[in-house]
This record gives sequence, structure tokens and C-alpha cells, in this order.
Amino acid sequence: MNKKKTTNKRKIRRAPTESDVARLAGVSQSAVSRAFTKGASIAKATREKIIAAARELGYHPNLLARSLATRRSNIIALAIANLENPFYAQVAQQLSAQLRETGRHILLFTSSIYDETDPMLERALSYQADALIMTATKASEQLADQFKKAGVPIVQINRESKIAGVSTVWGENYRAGKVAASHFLKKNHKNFAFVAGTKISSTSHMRQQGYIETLAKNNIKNVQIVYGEYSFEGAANAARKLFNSKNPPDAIFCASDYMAFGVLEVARREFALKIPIDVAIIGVDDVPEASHSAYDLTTFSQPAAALAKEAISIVDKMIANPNRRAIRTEVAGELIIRGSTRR
Amino acid sequence: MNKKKTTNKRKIRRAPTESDVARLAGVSQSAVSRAFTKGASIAKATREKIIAAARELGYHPNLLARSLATRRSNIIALAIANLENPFYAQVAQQLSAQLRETGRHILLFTSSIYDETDPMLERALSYQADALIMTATKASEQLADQFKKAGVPIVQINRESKIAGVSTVWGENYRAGKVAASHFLKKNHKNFAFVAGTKISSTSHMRQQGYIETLAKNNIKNVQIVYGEYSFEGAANAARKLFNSKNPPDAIFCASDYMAFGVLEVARREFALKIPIDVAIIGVDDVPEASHSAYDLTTFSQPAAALAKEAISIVDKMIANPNRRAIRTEVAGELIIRGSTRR
DNA sequence: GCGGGTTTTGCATGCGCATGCAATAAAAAA
DNA sequence: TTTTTTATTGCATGCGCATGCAAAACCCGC
Repeated sequence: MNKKKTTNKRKIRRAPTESDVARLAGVSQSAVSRAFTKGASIAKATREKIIAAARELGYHPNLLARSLATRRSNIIALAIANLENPFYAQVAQQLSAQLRETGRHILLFTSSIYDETDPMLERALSYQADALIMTATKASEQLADQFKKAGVPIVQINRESKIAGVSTVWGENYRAGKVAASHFLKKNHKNFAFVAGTKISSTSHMRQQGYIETLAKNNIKNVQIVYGEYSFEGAANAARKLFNSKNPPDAIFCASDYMAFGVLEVARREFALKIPIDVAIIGVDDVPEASHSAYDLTTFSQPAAALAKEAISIVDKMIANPNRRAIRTEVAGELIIRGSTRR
Repeated sequence: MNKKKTTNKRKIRRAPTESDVARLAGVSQSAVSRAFTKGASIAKATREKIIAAARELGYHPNLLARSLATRRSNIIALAIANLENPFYAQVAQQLSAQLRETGRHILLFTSSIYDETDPMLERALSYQADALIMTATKASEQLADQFKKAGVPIVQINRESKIAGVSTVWGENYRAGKVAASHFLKKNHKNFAFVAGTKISSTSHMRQQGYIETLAKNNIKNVQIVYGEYSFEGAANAARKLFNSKNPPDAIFCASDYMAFGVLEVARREFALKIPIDVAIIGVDDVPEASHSAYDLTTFSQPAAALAKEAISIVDKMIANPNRRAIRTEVAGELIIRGSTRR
């Protein structure tokens, strides 16, 4: 009935806003806004007064409101299939670390489906993401369309795309295969095999091309190809098939380190093969484990940090000029020679 | 000069808004809002008309604006130290997958510093996150304070906390150690060792307690303790120390699978020990690799899915009742017996 | 101490959506 | 058909912040 009742009715503590800070500091709300906007026109003394008031209240700017007003969310959507793969986890880690330096953050969309487009990704548009970065997945034509219409760039890491609006950054896939083949040839191997990822992986396909074509140039045509499905166990099965074949390979190139580990273990434990004497193995990625003494894997590197950096650089360019065509960049890698190949 | 000039001046294509949809559908903006709000009062025919118009325009609701109006962002901040660790990657994956079912998404904060509080986490407050979930990190007193003030719950996965406002969910750490010890004892082992994580990890400490106390009850006091720093290489070094000692162990319990892998590899390759005859090994976590034939590791499981589920459940409870005290839950695990221990 | 120039400030408004309230249309009851 | 009840709608406003514009405060040199 009385006034008190009204003011007391349920003390929900709201987060302080600019207006609260303004009141305490004795300035206008817009002054507070300017105090927190880099480069805005505001007197030094005023800003300090405001900062002090803000600290006193425990004020945190509401970035969602800011985004609404500025039309820039500083949110980057990251679509990632199988985070469990250390290589992609590393890419995610790198992206996150590098983005934070420009005040941006990652909205995570995981998916367990490899190489297929997650319908949930439309949500990134609803969250007003400034860009979408995809790893180990591809954007469908339809998704790309929607993002283009919204002016939100898409960058794929490690997957090729024929879609006009989609930028891509990848490692030197063809060269990886080529270099692996050359290295094996130099060490006088005779029987070659390739453990591919999945059938639809463009990445795996490019590596295979580089490998096979280089071997073909040296008159080696009978290269066994098996699929490891980009998993440890898948590769282990593929390896069993290889070693049980009538003509077991003495040189195996794997489309990923992870698969190489699977092959390596099967070779050692189930077939008692000596590495690199009986069989040599080369992977791709150079994940941290590759350098562990347990694996000591020769591999063609695909530097996560560089991939992340390039992806972000593309994002920046596309945001700066939305009408720009898709950008396609290759990031250099190199053969890192370790104990899984002959000296 | 003429009117056309005004309307044509710079065709920046804005994303369509509810007002655009409303215009096309011939209804008010609020009707459109209601059409997209579950349970709102709106006629079926109207909604359909609106949905059609929305589809035609390619309308995506602006979730930031919605969050501003509803004071609920549906964003959950996830702080994760070393994503590269497959166990935590798995937890992240689980959280992401389970949260999406209730329409929530993860804002990712990675950190390479173990067990320390990342100052960047304040940003979660700015993004109006509905909650903060932390894995492999702990909230500082000060951070917890700020979140409590803002009414945003914090849940730590796999880290203990003495701070009042911080909820926690963890695996059966003490029991893991206890069960490991019992299993070793049953198999007649004589010389015991423990490979701990870091010195300040409460998780590692609990596991150690369970192990040591159980052994002590059986009159075994001289348990060697070494630190593996939760890394493969760290554990490998720890293992070298153990196997080179005057009394090398025949039973090693490791505070994580990952470290167990390091120990296992060193045992086999550098010391030519037969597992589990010469030395038996038990880990904790049950990461996917543990079941791979290469490792075939006996381990006390710490189910990522269950941890994630419990963390989310706590978040929900805390959001429903912000004044509630912190919740502490233990998630059951079990000893999964594989080839790294004697039959 | 004054005019013109330069900062610094506040005012007003809009970003896209949700929602209480009042107005209206539809349905049910009389 | 008229009245009452209920289901739909639109209006108006606010969420917290940024920003163009005009007013105010400050600066300088003369």
C-alpha cells in the first residue's frame, strides 16, 4: 500500500549499467560510454572519474548491448568436427589465443559428423557472429548462401571448397604427398602404401595425388590404398590389411599423424616389424605426440598456429571488404625427419 | 536532390528484422516476436503467415537483441586449460553437445596456464554469460566474487574449490586410488609407485591419498611418488626415474591415462619390460586411446559425458535458484580392467 | 578581456526484440 | 441476435549502449 512496498518488492540485484556509473560520477550516460570507447572524445580527468566510479560499482560493460548498437559482435563462430583429434584441438586453441588479442571470442559449435554441414550452424547468424571458421567440416551450398546474404564470411581450415563465397586455408597437401614419396624413394623403398582419411576428404585426396603421382613418375604404379577413416582404430585395421596382403609395404604414408600412430602400433606389436627397417612410416600434421619418444614419427608438418593466423587474417580482410572474393591460401609445411624413417 | 537519391544512397544490405517480416506479413512487429516465442499468444494462421514471410526474407532472429530484452543470453562460458588433452577436449565436446539440446552455446575461453585463473574470464560477465563452467582450472576468490555479485553461477569440473560460491563436480578421486591399490594387492604386487599430476592439483592429491592409505592399511609404506606434470613427456621422465631407482616398482598407478601412456612407452621401449608381467600400470580417465590395442590400459574411468551432464544440471539448478548454496557432486567411475594389469 | 577555434559534454535517438496493457476480433453463452 | 467471455492483436515502452549533432566549456593569441 505504501510507497516502501513498491521499492522493496523483491530485491533483484541488477548488474550496474552505464547510467548507474554516470549517476555516481555525476556525468551523462554518453560520457560513460565514451570513457570506455577507445579513441572517443573525452577529457582525461572525466575518464578517470568515470573509471573510478565504474570500479566502485563493479561495472562490466554489456557487450551484447554494445554489439546491438555497433553491429559488431566480436564473436567468431567456430565449427569443429571431432575436437578429440588433437590436431583440431590445437587449431581451436590457437584460434582462441590469437583472437583474444583483438578482443574477440569463440562461439563453439562442435559436431560429431565429419565433413557434413551441421544445420545448427545457422545459429551463428542469429548470434551475429562476425565470421564463421570451420575445421574438418565443409559448408553446404545452402549454408554458404545464407552467410553470404548476411555478409558474414566463412573460412574453412583444411578443407577445400568449390563454393564461390567460401575462403579456405590449407596446408601443402599435394606437396606433403610428393615430399613423402621422394623421401621414401631416396631411402630405397620398394613397396608403397597410402593410408587415406575418408573417401570424401579433399585434403586426403590431395595428399594421395601428390604421393601417387610422384611415385608414378618413378615408374611405381602399384601403390596400395586403404582407408583409415582418420581414426586410430580405423588406421589400425587398415594396417592389418596391408601387412596381411601378399605384398606387404615397406613404406607407408598416412594422411594424418593420428592414423600413423595406429599403423605404427600394429606394425610393432602385432606383426613384430622393426621400424624403420622393416617398414617406414610418414604422417602429416606434426601433432605434439609425434615428437614423443614413443612414436618419434617422421611427418609433414601442418602448423596449427600458422593455419589459425592465416584464417584470422582472411577473416579480417573479408570483414574489411565484404564484397571481396573468397581468399584461398596455402600454408607451408615441411618434412620433419624423425625415427620412423630410415636414416 | 530527388527522392530516389535518398533511398538509393548506398545499398548496404542489412539483415532483415522483425519489422521487415511484419511489414511483409501485414502484421505488427510484436506479432512476429510472438510467432517466434514458444508459448506466446498467437493464432495459428497468423503464425504460419509470419513464418512464411520470414522464410521468404531469410530472417534470422537476432539473439543478442533477444538477450538484451530477456536478460538471458543462453551463452555458457567455458574456461578450459589445455584443450589438447583429449580428456578435456572430450568434456568440452560433451558439454557442447548436451547444451545445444537446450538451445545454449559455448563461449570458449582457452588458457594455457594450468590451475590458475585467467583474468580474461571477466569477459564472460560482459558477454552476459548465464554461467561459467571451468575445467582444469580454478576460479580465484576475486573472480568468484565478481560472478556471485552478478548472479552468474560457476561450476568447476574436476577441481576442488574451497570458495563458497563455487560449485564443483568431480570423479571418485579417492576411490580411484583405493581401487587401484586393491587391484594391485590382489595381484600380488610388491613394489608400488604413484605418478602424480602437479603438486597443487587437488585431484591428483585425492587419488594419491586413496592409493597410499589403502596400501598403508596393508602395511605397505614405502610408495615412491614422482610427478608427471600431467603430461606425456613429464610422465616419461618420471618413469625413467622410477625404473632406474634401486627398487623399481612392479605396480604403477598414474593420476591420468595420458601419463600412463608415457610410463607405458618408457617401460616397454627403454627398459624392455613386459607388461603386465614385469610391471603393471593403472591410469585414470578412460580416454578413448586407453582402449586402443596399442595401450590396452587398465584404468579407473571418469566419464566425460556424466561429468558434463552433472555440470549442466548444477548450472540449471543454480540459475533456477540463484541464492542456492554451491552444489558439490561426485560422479561415479569404475575400474576398467584391460591388458596393462595381470589377469 | 574578447573573438575565434578546439575540446568536451549532453541530448536525443536508434540498434532488434519482448512484454504489460489496452483494444479488438472471435467464440461462446444467453 | 445480443451479451459475455476468451483468444488475438497492436501500442508503447524498455533492455544497455553508441553516436550525430548542437550546446557548453575551454583554449589561444592579440
